[in-house]
Amino acid sequence: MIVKLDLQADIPIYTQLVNQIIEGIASGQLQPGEALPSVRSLASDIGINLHTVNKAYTHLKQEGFIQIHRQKGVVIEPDAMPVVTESYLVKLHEQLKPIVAEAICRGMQKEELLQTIGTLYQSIKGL
Amino acid sequence: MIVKLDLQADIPIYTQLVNQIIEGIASGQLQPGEALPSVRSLASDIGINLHTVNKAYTHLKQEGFIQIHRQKGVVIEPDAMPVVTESYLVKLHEQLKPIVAEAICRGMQKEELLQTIGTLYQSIKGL
Amino acid sequence: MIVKLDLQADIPIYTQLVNQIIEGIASGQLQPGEALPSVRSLASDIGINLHTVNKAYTHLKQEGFIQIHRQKGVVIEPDAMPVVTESYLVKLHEQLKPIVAEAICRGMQKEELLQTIGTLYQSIKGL
Amino acid sequence: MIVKLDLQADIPIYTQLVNQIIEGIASGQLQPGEALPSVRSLASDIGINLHTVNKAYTHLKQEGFIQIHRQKGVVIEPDAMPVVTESYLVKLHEQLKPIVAEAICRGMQKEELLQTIGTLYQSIKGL
DNA sequence: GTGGTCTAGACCACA
DNA sequence: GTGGTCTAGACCACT
Repeated sequence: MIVKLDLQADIPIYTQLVNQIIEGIASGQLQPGEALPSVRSLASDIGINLHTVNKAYTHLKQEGFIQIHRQKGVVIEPDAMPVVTESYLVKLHEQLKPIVAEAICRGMQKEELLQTIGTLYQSIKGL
Repeated sequence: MIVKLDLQADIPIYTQLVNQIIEGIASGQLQPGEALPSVRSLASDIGINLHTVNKAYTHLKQEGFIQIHRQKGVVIEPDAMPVVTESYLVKLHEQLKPIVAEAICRGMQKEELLQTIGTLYQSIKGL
Repeated sequence: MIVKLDLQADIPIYTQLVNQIIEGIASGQLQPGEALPSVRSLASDIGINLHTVNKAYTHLKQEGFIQIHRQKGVVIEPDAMPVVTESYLVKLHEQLKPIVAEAICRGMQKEELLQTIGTLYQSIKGL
Repeated sequence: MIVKLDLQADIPIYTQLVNQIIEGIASGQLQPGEALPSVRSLASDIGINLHTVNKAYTHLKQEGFIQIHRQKGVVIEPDAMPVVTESYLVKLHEQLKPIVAEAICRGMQKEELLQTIGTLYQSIKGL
């Protein structure tokens, strides 16, 4: 998988990396059980510090998307991906609320917004 | 309008304030042309720093949601709200992408996600 | 509160710090709502790196024992301490199992063990 | 005896193996004088590295739970199991302290904790 | 002045 | 060779 980072963006690099990997899983480019590069090799590949990669991996582990085997490396969670929990839905609402509110302010119709998101959903999943 | 801030969230306070005001506009609680409290009074009302309110107002002005007049105070943009521009759509995509990707990873179906967002859209607009 | 760390022990420093703070809360030396030292001041006080303190604080935050206010500092969780959940009981069992097993191997009677722990419980709480 | 290892836990594999064997002794599944599998056979049985098993056995020997004879193999200490020494009690206290402290923070009553441990004691011994 | 992030370089336990 | 930990020093956003 190709990782694209914007080192100038105001989004932390480790967050961008987390997002990229989640998108990779969503699109099927990263399959459950598949190995991820070691912190060192990925860090040198994309030209960032190994601690930054480490922070991203640790975050993904805590969220349940990957497993970190102490001395063997990192793999995509092979068994059960995280599911839709109550607390996730709360988080999802909080994330979406300001985005939807701004769309409303800009006069975006409900169908327009839903279609945009539907298209996005397909384009991610369909890779 | 009542402003609710979470001082311990990892979202900057000024961003929360910006979001609250945008939601207020989206819900119709804040009407175009309506006056907003002065920086000082709002700051003391919700118990935060002057600079924080100032930063939020400045941000909203740059986005085109409010007007700031030296002596007359702050009003919701009375004429033309920002609209759906090309650059806005790009930003919208970037914001939504990681959210949608995580929803896919967690096994959320497209219809499920769209319905969640549709409901959210109505609940904001319908206030 | 006085913090005692063993820099030579095989327990990570940040873990020792986490434990010390939890013991401080358990003993009542640290009261809910009370402020903790800033990462920098605590780090220099006990002569360790600020990142190590940061890691300890972040861990305590994730466990729900403290709140980290972005620019204001760190306080003991003022509202609701973490409670006894199902997953906590599982973790507790896993932690205790090898300890109890060794005690059995060494011929420690059940009453002997329980009394030791009961005394320990009191000595922590009674500070 | 069946050995259960969690390769993704943050507890070293050799430590898990040590714990399992101690629990086996505590439960009576492993009797004093009983032979343990050779390093090689155990390693291949549970699919881990030779060195890992070796490290676990060496650790158990140092603690006095097993004897290692060059050609004859490994046996559970037939004569005198380790007993409750002063230094063991110190170690026990250090291990239990953070666990008990967290239980107190979570509002666990003394009786509740003691009963949990009492039950655990029986369940290990009663196997 | 606060915590958040990133970089750089080092040592260690583990396998 | 792997991840885990610690140190050191720097810049930034926020208040």
